[in-house]
Amino acid sequence: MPEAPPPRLDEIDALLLDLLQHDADRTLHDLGERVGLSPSAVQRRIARYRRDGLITRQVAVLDPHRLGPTVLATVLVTLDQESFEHHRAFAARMRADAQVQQCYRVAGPWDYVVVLASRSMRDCGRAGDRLFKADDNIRRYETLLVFDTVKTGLALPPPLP
Amino acid sequence: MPEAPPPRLDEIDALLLDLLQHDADRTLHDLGERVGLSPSAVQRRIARYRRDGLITRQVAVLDPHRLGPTVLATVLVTLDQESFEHHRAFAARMRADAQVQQCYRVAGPWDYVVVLASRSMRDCGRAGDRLFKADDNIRRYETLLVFDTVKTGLALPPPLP
DNA sequence: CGTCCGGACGCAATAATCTTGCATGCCCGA
DNA sequence: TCGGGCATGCAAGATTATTGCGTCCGGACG
Repeated sequence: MPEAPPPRLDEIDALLLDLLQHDADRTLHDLGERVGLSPSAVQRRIARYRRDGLITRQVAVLDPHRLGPTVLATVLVTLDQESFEHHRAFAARMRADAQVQQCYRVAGPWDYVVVLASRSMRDCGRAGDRLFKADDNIRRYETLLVFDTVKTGLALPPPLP
Repeated sequence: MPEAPPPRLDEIDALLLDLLQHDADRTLHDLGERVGLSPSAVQRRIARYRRDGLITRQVAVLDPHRLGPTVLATVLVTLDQESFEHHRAFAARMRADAQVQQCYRVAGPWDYVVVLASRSMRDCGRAGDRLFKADDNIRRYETLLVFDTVKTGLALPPPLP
């Protein structure tokens, strides 16, 4: 079991991680200046975050509407049969689909919240059909079309001290 | 008005952007090999994406549960007064709060979908109080606690050819 | 049909950044 | 008080990114 206890982080770690979560292509020199460390010390800390699996990857964030027409939607989904196997199959399908940006299994009357990214309204409808309508194990789903993205990102709040 | 028309992209651009969206710290050499270009050609394309605002930033993605105990939730929110000013104020508050990871304004009976990240269940409750309960312009909100993250990321599907 | 021009390319030199070996200093436990 | 482990800064050394230059298309125009 590779489930190591979360490594403990000092204040500099919190600072560094916060910086990296918002802008990961600063130089080690720049980062070092901001947190009061030398570039090599910063480099070693970051290497440790990677080893520990704390930083899983680094990604480029695109502006959806610069890429062309874009339609975002959040979809609330309730499965019919709740068996383990059905859940597994549903999750696998979400993971495999390029238009599914995020998918969370949630508590309450809805089973899943899905964030869908499409290139047109029509494309969005077809994604919904493909992902939810074609699946006869889905009891109900509701599509909430996104008018406006107020805030986006994957940043996590700093650990409680 | 800095709203230039979306620059047109060839197949190599689509490939590159897809690679960068999923793993942005490959070397130019590596990227070049995968798309069949020299490192410098890749570099110039990426520089152009940045200039055009297509790539807005590069971020490190953290594993929530490696950082310590983590509670995620999606919150559905309906405002009371729908005035422009009330919406602006709400949006500003979402953007300013570190525990709000994402916030979308949506169509339908709900006005907003909010993704909340907290360090404990208690913390989550307090965030909900702070963000939604203390605001007397919120008619109703519903918190969907996240059991499991099936898929995460901010990747967009490739443009239609 | 020929020429010109803009844009993208590869290569190679240069510049910037990252990585690592080493010696030092600090904190903690014996 | 005396180690041992660990993080640090500094200074090479290695990798990677950037840029200047000459070339090669492909379209516009004479």
